[in-house]
Amino acid sequence: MPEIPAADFVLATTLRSGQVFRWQEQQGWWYGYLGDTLLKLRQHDGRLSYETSDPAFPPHRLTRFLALDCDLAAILRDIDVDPHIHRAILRHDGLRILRQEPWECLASFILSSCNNIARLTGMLNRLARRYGAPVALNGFSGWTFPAPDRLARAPERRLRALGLGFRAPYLRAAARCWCDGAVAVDRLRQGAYEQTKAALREIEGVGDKVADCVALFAFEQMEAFPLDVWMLRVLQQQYRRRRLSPRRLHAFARRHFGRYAGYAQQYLYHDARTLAARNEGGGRGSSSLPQVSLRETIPGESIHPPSFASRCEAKQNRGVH
DNA sequence: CGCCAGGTGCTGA
DNA sequence: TCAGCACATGGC
Repeated sequence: MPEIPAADFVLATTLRSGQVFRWQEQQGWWYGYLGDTLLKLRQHDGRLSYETSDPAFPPHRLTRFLALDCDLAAILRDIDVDPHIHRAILRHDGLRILRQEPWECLASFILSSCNNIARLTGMLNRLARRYGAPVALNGFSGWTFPAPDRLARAPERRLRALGLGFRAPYLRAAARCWCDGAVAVDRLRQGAYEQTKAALREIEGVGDKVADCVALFAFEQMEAFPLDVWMLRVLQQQYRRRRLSPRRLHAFARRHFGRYAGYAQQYLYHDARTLAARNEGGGRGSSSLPQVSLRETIPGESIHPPSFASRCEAKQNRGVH
C-alpha cells in the first residue's frame, strides 16, 4: 500500500471542517473523491496510507490536494494575532486548506446557500448518482461528481426533483458559464485575489461568499475570507465588531488577519461550529454563538432580533393561503 | 413542530 | 452603499 509523509496534519479535522462534503469515514478509512478518482485514506504515525481507483494516480496529486507541501506552522504563526484565533489554532492545529477541483467546489458552495451541511451532502450525492459516473474501490462504491456539461443540459425541474430548491437555476447557470469557457480557469489561480474573486462573481448565482470560498478552497487565494452567518457571529461577538455591515466586516477581517486571512477564517469557522456542537447537549441559548442575527445585538439587551432564516420563513408564511 | 441552515439577485431609498 | 424581500426544503 502506498504512503506519503504527512507531518503537521490532521486528516479527520481537515475533512470535517466544512471544506468538502462528500468524504466519509468507514471502518477507520476515509473515502472520497478527487476529480474522477475515488480515494481511500488513513493517517497513522505522521504518514498517510492510501489507495485509489486509478492505477496511474501519482502521489504528488494527493500531496497537492491535501496541501501537505505548505508550511502550516509558518502560516499559523502569521495569523496568530489575537486570543480568539490563538485558541482556535490550539484546538484545531493540523487543519489544512485543501486544493479542491474547481468545478465541484463551485457547485458545492452554490448549493450551500441557506442550507445545512447534512442536507447539502445529500444533494451532492443525489446529483452524483443521477449525473455522475460509477466508481468503486475495494468494497466501497460511489459516483463521481457530474461534469458541468451534464448539469448544463439537465432540465431545471429535474434538478429541483433532486431537492435543490431555488438553487437549481443557479447551479445550471453556473454550469453553462463554466462550459462556455466564460471562466478562465487557468488564470484564476495565478492572478491577484481581487481579480480572481471578480471573475468568479461574474458567474450567475455566485456572490461574495461563494466567490471567496472557491477562491480559497480551489484557487489558492489565501487572503479570501468567506463571510457566512457563522463568521458574522464570530466577528460580531468575539471581535466586538457589531454595527458593521457585512462589507465592512469583511474588510476588517482581511486587514486584521492579513495575507492568510482565509486560514484564520477556516480555523475560526471550525471552532465556532464545533463549539456549538459541544454546547448542544447542555443549555439552549446559553452557548456563545447561536441566536444572533446579521445586524446587531445590543450588549445587555435581552431580546434578540429574529435570525435571517426565521425572517425568511415569516415572509413566506405570511403569503400562504 | 419550529428553528435554522457556509446566500444571491433585485429593488428602492 | 445598504436594508428588505423572495426564493424552497429538510435535518435535527
